[in-house]
Amino acid sequence: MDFTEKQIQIIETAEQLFADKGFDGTSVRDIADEAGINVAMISYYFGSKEKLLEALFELRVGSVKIRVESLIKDDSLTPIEKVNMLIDEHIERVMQKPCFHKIMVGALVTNKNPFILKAANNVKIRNAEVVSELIKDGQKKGIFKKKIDVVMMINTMVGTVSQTIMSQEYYREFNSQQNIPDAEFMAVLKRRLSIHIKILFKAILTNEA
Amino acid sequence: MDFTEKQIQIIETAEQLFADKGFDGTSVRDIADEAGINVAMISYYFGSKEKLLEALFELRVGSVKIRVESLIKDDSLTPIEKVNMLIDEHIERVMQKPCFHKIMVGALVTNKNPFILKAANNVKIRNAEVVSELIKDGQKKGIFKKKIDVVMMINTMVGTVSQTIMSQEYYREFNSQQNIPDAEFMAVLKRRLSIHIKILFKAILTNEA
DNA sequence: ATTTTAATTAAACGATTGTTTAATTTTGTG
DNA sequence: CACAAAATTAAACAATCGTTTAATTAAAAT
Repeated sequence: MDFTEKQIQIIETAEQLFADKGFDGTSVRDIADEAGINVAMISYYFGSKEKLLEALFELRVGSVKIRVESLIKDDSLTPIEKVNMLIDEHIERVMQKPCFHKIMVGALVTNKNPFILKAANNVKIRNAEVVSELIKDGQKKGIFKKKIDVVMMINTMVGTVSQTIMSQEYYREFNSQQNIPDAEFMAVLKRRLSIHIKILFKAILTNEA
Repeated sequence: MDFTEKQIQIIETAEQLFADKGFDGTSVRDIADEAGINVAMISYYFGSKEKLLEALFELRVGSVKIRVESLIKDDSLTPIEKVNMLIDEHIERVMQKPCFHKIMVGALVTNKNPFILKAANNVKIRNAEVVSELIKDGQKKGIFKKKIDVVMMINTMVGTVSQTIMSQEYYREFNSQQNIPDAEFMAVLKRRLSIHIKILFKAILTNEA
């Protein structure tokens, strides 16, 4: 499905509001007011509020580049380098669309919508498969350990990023960086997240210190 | 604040429903029906739906034992042992009250209620302080590294547990353990989580492999 | 037993919810 | 321009929301 400019504008307005106040906490009139359109337009374009949420997921997870898959076959990179790229890609993706990320978490907490559950699961399954292959390759080359809990590993990556984004204000306060500008702080956060998770993964995957 | 048996019954009914359908997705009539009481009783006992949520947080985070703090001073344990106990305590706490955990995550995604934001932050600050002290002790003894990002470390613990609990069905499927009973699977999950995070923390904290 | 307090109820409150309708305006096409 | 299709509007829809009211029952106190 491809959306018109107007539809995308509505979807992105809804995205902001859903992230701010939750799906059930946002009324269609909130969205209409914020987007500067009539309430009826939401039903007109998407059918229902629920379908609008699904459209958001279609727009966001549908556009996830599978740049990763080609990356696996690249023999000029070591398995560790590939894993590191995967980590950075994930951090980048979440920090690029923090609102959608919040909605995703919120939607998974109360997993009532099967469409969204499936969409989120598909992303996860694809991730796990890519990582699995990558790990098998590293194991074959004798670089990685034999016993690795792939899902736990992914949970750590996803969970750490998620937790860091959601409690970033707290992180800011604790490290007393309230004075520096937003964009700069986000850059700091991104760099630290990257370093941190790479250390973790290296410890899980390899035998060296 | 201490609650009567009836109040606790209502709170715990609400807890289940909030976890299932979200705060905004649950109506006071849903709660009243499920608890077998009249709708008016919720306003009568708690004042409002919002206050009921706050009462839930009071009940749950108010009862968090600060058993940990005394643990720090115990000289019969090594710093690593103490950290490991902290990890297990956190896993235990989350898995003991999975519904409340879900509500907490959901409430933090849309942090509109300042009371809850404060409650959650207090828990986190206390945790961070305890961990900080613990790490300083380990550093003094020359067991831990010099540069450690405490907040990142906690984010990994909290995030990994959170992510694992929330996507446990997926974990079950991926490791093809659909046949084993619920309780047994939870025990497996708990053990794996414990081992996994302990490995991560050891890698962050110490210099050995 | 009588009075006071607390607990519980059904009903109603106005506000807001998501969605639909029917009329109107805008746009595109021949 | 004329006509058809699409877009947009205000208004109304029934349903549900959280909360309050006033009446009634149960429990406690005198």
